[in-house]
Amino acid sequence: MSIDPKAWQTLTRGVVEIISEDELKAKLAKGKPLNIKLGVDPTAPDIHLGFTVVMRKLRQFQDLGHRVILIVGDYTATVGDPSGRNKTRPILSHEEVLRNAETYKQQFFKIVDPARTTVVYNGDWFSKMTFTEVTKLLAQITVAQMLEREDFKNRYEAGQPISLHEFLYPLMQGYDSVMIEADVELGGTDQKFNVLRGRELQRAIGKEAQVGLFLPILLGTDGREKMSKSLGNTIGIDEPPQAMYHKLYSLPDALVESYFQLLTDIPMEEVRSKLAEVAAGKSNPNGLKDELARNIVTQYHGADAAEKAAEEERRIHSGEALPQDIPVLQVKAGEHWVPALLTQAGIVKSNGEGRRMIENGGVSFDGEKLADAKVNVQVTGEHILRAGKRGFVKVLAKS
RNA sequence: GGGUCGAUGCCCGAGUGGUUAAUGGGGGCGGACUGUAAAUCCGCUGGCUUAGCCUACGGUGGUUCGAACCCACCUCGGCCCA
Repeated sequence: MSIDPKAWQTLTRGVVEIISEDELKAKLAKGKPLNIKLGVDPTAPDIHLGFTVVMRKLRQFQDLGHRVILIVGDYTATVGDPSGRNKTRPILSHEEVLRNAETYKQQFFKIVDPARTTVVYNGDWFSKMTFTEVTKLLAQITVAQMLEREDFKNRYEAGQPISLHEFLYPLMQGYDSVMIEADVELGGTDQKFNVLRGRELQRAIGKEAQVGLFLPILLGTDGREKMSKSLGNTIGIDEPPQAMYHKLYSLPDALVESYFQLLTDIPMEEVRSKLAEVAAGKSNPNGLKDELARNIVTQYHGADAAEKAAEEERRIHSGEALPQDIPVLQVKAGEHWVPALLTQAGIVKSNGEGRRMIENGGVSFDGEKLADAKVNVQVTGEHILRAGKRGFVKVLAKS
């Protein structure tokens, strides 16, 4: 059986590396549903667009008739994946992991089809392993091989601690592949080392090795580092449409192409020709970013929400007009110290920060810029307090 | 177990008895500019209605008029030796 070229194009869209391509073709050519593996450690409950790159790929496999096996790493999460890390991850309790796993699944199935997915917990096998079996597993790899790994090497050379249990992680992930008989394992490029361990372990027991399919690491909104919660450069899939739209719309220019490629199904020829127009100075990148933002917001919130978010964005940036749905802060009529109002509204974390913001000229009350942090304002009816670009609050006098 | 070095604000990193809430960089935030951005420039970046007070330099005690800085013990980490 030959492989449909269109299907192949879909499956390889955005893919950085396949180990190996021939093996994948051979597996696909069997014409049988393949086991597509994704392992997750629900260390943080919120899924952001960075994770969706891989999830979208899973979905594409599903749409071609394959089945997804989601491994919830309830055991591995207690070890902590050292991939790309420069320090030891904090170890989570088992209960925390299970709790996170629930919210995780909920979000996961916004993209992946639950009907074609099997969810398993790797604690099912790891909790039953004997020490002898663990030792055997450890015998599969040498210290030198471990230290060859980029992130371990860096940490080791930088004099950063590496706990021994972190060496266990790649082997555990590989063992997962053995247990579920994975045909293909998906992951970011940072997963290469771990995925390759799966191939070795499968071969070691005489089974067909899984194929590793690697996707790029999505950069975060700062345009510099990978999207990650700890760097605060994420776009969460549960974020309100407005926030999502805004972040995508103000994306650094350099990221636009990769976001289209990894997060949408829009044909790349189309995207590239538009990018060429922008590069030639024939059009403004706003249009493209608007299209990107609408497309992605639509995926998670629907077309209406996307339309509204786009309008809202325009309203705010066109100048005078205010956004709809400004949070309301009710206070007693009379004199109020602005920094305290800002703190109460949750726009700033402390009165001191609010004071500074005023001194920096970032705060206005009813459209009038405040110059002095000491002066109070009179609240008589309804007022608009604005701090910074996006901090709006409607101050309402309590009657 | 022995030796040795180290732990400073969101991060990195200066400071080694007295205007030190603590140089500098990164990041973040605000302002100008702009295409929403980027780049650039300016300002801010512990808390408190602030000429002042409080909290802070791994922890606990101590020395001293006075400590991030000196001493003791403890905790954690790197390296070398076993």
